[in-house]
Amino acid sequence: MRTMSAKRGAVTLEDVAREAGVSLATASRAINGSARTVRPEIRERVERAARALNYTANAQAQAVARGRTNLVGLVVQDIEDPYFSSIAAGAMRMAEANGLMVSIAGTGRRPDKEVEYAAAMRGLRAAAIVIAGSRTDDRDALDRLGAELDAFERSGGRVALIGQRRLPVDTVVVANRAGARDLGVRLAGLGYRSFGVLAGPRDLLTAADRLAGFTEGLAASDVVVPPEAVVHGEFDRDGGHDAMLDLLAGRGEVECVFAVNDVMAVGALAALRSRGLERTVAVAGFDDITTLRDVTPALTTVRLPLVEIGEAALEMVLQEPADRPRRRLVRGEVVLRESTPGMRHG
Amino acid sequence: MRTMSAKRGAVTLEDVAREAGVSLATASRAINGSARTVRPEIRERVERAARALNYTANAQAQAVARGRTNLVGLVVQDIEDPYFSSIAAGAMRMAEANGLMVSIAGTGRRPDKEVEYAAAMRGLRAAAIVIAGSRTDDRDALDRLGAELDAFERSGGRVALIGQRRLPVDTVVVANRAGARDLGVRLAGLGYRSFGVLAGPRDLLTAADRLAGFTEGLAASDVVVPPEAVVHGEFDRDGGHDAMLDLLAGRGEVECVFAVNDVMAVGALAALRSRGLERTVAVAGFDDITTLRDVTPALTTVRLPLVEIGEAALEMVLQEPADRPRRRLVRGEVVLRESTPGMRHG
DNA sequence: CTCGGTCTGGAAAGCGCTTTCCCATCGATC
DNA sequence: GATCGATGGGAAAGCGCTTTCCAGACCGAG
Repeated sequence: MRTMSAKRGAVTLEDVAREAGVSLATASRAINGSARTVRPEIRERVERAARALNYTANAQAQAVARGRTNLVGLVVQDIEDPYFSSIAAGAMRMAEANGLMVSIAGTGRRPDKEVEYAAAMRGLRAAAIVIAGSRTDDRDALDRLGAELDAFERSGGRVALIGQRRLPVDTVVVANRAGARDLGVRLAGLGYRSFGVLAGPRDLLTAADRLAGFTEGLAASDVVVPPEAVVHGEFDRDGGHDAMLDLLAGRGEVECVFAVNDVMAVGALAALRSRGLERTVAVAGFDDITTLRDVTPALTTVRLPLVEIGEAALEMVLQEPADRPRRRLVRGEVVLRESTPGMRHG
Repeated sequence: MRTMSAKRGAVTLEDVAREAGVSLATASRAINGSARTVRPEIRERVERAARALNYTANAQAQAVARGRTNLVGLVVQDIEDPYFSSIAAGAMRMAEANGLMVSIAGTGRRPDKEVEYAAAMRGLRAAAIVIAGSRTDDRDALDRLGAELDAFERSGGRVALIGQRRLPVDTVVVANRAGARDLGVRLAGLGYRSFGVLAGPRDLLTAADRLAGFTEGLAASDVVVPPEAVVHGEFDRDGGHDAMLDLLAGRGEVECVFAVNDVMAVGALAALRSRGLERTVAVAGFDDITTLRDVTPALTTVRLPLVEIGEAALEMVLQEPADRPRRRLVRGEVVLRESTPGMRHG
């Protein structure tokens, strides 16, 4: 015979209090925790009533009464992209371990969406917001995002970015440039001298950093990538595929191709395969996406600890804000595999 | 000179009302929508004030006042698994198109977590909850989930499941069995007669259905899979890899192996490659994971429209509840590729 | 003019909680 | 035996909104 406050259809704390024969205040203290203690016998009575009525506290009401929530917003570009889903997995794991809920939004690479979603999170009074996404060099969009994040922090929320250090907030900085530089050094060390780069979108900072780092790494061995061997395109599989074909059409004779991420590298491999060149032209990627570790030939790449990056970002927002934005640097590690067997010197 | 209700640090509707020189009620009607109209001139004044103060409505407070939220909970097993991240992408897209926020949780295949999260969603008074995850045959866990979902629906929320029709709620039913049956028929048609199956975990319904369907399909051509050629293991890449090695150790002579999902199939391919058998033993998977479309040899599989499945589930919860649970059947389509070139009859 | 009706703004009553007061009780203290 | 400090229960005041309900203004009809 469960008495429900028929109006809304959900069991409220008042129902529980009535059932247990105590006041609202006592019920609240017994069930949802408080500094104040409650006599064990009464606590037990309340808990039993709650169980009998299958009560669950209205988190919204708690949030509005307490002035804070246990929600953290995570913004990624595309959850289908394994790069982001790994980061999300790390963030979610860390969130769960700390009793937080994660709300995820995908921006589909539209910077405005980031701002929009950050505003929504401010509306939800989220405890924190984590934004994983390559910044573009669109100064306007960046300013708007900065303003919104500022408002978010002023209203008591915590913010962390994943990617590059572009705004004065806590950031997990991914050493794209250094990783790509290392890769360039190693590939030059394998004897390659003629390179192409599938460089991704021009305005994507991550892509630009990787390109820059790579050419630096090669420069250490006096290898230069001629401008016409740098092909821009989309940041995804098809972008890699098409850019590879473009490159082949332009200058057929490169020994090694660097795609600025693994997904593009796989597209490039497919393109090479369609031309029968998969064992002729070496290919390297970036990220070391788990799902792609079994492609053939196994992909040389720069391993990024994506799950840890997600965890690290969440750790940052769990900490009290520092007076100055924190930076946490994450480096990648070059992994040489079959896709770059090295030049037999001739 | 922005006056803020200093206490909480966030701009409230009251601040806006004061700034605009109107009542709280009017401000609410002007900004956050209402059946009632507001004189355009006043509305404009309120909107300007809101903009000046950079006001964002407290969604929690709105939720508690209105008695509903625009939050939908999505439960997946592992967001890193491309199967689930594609479903999530579809669900998120559809949610965004309808002004809903998505909160995602990963269960890591622990059925209890599903219940726990559903309860949390009830606490958040989420508008809906979508659960994507292979049910296990654990009757107890299923009952608990059923009870919780029931409570959730009674409190006014909507529920949809993705997978198999196991509970009396709206469900996007994935035709695992039929898809696997079709695959069996086609593979038998290619001339294979001796099969192995990498069958995944024993208690996972999805895996069991696919196994059952596959053997049915083969049976149509009077091919039987001997029990010792069915190897159980984990549902992931390593599970496929290890199961393949086990199978090879047990009975080396199978012509074709069916792994109950693509990720396992890739693991199996890796295992075969390590034995130099990648062109000797045919391999088929299930799902047609996007990221895996470029593995070599290209994988024969059953294509599942994962993104659409996610969208469909969200569509279901957007509709008014029907008197009887809805079912929406999604079939897979066999895609034959190089990994099953067919037997040259000898 | 007066009367019902339509607009539109404001006061106030919620929504379901938490938390501050207030007060009764009780054992310990002098 | 009066006093004091804990202890723990309840009433009520919020939290930031939405949504009644009420009242004044304005309109055309009679």
